[in-house]
Amino acid sequence: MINFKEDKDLMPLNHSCAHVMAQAVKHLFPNAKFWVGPVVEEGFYYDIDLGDKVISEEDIENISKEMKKIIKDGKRIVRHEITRKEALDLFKDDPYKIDLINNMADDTNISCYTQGDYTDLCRGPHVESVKECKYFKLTKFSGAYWKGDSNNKMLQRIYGVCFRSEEDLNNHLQELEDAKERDHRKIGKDLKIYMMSDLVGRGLPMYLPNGFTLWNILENYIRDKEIKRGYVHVQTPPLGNVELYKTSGHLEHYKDSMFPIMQVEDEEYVLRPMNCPHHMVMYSNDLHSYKELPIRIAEIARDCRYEASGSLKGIERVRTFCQNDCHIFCTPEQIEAEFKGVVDLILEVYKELNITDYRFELSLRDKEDKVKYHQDDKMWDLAENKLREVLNDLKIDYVEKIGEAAFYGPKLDVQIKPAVGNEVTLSTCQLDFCLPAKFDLKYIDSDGSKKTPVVIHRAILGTLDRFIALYLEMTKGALPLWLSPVQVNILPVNNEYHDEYAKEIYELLKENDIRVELDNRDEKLGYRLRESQIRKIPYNLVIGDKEKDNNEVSYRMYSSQETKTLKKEEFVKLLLEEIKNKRV
RNA sequence: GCCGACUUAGCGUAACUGGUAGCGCAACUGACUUGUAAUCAGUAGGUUGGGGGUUCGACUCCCUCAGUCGGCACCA
Repeated sequence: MINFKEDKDLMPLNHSCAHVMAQAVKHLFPNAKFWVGPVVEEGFYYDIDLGDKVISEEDIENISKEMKKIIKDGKRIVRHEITRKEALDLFKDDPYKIDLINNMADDTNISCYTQGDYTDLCRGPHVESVKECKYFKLTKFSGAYWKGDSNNKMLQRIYGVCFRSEEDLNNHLQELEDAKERDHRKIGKDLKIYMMSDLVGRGLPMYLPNGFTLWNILENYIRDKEIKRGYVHVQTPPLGNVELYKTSGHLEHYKDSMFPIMQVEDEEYVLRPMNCPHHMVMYSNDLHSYKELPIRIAEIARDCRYEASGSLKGIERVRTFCQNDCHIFCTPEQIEAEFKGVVDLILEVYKELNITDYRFELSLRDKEDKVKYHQDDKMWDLAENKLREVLNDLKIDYVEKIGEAAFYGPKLDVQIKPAVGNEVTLSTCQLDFCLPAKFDLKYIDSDGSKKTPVVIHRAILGTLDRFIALYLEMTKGALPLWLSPVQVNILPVNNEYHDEYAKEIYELLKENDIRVELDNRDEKLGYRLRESQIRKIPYNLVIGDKEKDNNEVSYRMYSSQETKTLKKEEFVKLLLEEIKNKRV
């Protein structure tokens, strides 16, 4: 998928197209006031104040038509630099532009671009002429808060894309269509992975047999891996006394994201939005020596968060989910090794699952911000530097995000782009200097003194829910053999003659813990095979005379046209080998 | 939560400016007995998301609630 912002040619082209769109809007709605019209990854947009007017589908068509007129007219786009005073005068009727000008640094060269009867405050760059914007499409429109602040007025935002040729434009629009086919909400429905019900409640997914099979395999996979690395797994309740969250500070900080407090007899409970407090309490169940650290308390843990209704999305963003969570309690000296271990685990899992399209973000504090962040410069510097060092040692590409850290410490996130919509966090690893102190956690150091451990919060598969969503999209629902809910489908050619042998194969595979189905329905082979392909079952066995007589199976793999034949024992061996190797 | 669009059978969809719902797949029944992506015929399935209103008459217009989708905001 093209990144318009990064593309040297398409960036100015789309920027100019945004101006053409603004010009068209100005022609149709003379009272329109304009905020900003930048190029973003997915194309361009413009935020416009149309007073009480709300953009409709019909308006979009009319704006498109007007844009075509402007483009046909073919005016040149001319740059001129002006003084601040001239700028303020030129845009005196547009409070949004005045706001922009007033917020510019004193030494800014203020520039404008003019095309025919339209002039916009803009730093550029632009293409030579509006003629070049011929192949465009207005893709979507919606409300958008001024300056991205929900307390501000909602402006009208129109998105579009612009290309050099009709072919490029059509290809891009086709890609957007294809992405919808890959959307986990569609795949999840088609392959019967999960369901939602109004009666149960929004954002509360229910995993169907196929989905729960996948879920269980993933859960076992990651748990086994963690145990091998010295994690201990526990189970704690999905709710807790309100005092727990008062102690942790969550009730104060995150109340808006929590389901409301429940009164039970004379106590108050809340559904937990995260598991840290439970694990903190569990740590304090024992007195710990420095010799025991690090202690890695892990849990596939259910959480409930009151997510805003508008943010829910399939199983990617839900109101209850299971985190692949762990809290590592360690000494400050161990941060580096533990952090490295987590990154290493992330990379190992991604490699095995063939996850390739992701990026690392290292979120650091904004040193100027004395309010948001926990104040302990020494600790922050130590931690931030160590995280950086580890990433550099491992030769990992990452971007630093200043001011994006949690208030309690820096973090590393792995960001992934879903089929549709904004980038989301898959894995995360966060240092925490605050919570251990709030729970008064201690360990006895080598000199006999009591010290407070550091905590690392980390999640590799993030939440199982979101992971399944993203993984379905990456694989288009064609899961690797070891993760497929149904691994083998057996299709006897003729039920009367071949059913017995087919059942024999079925039992053989069952004995070897292969997830197998026998489709001996009274339907044509082609019909059953078609359905099997649509269900994306990895192996289809066709069992007829030839196979029966020779103790063989003929198989065809999903998305392959080729048929191969093997002795049945050989086939079992092949499957077990492929499952063991987690081959994708 | 905010702005907008949408909601017709299990799924996918049709019904011009209002004249009491069609189709395909799936399901069920029967026939066919099949060698690598759809055999044929028949049957059943709907208070058109819920509620209210306008009208002689509402899938269609209005109000309201719920949900879905596209953005915005949020995302420890």
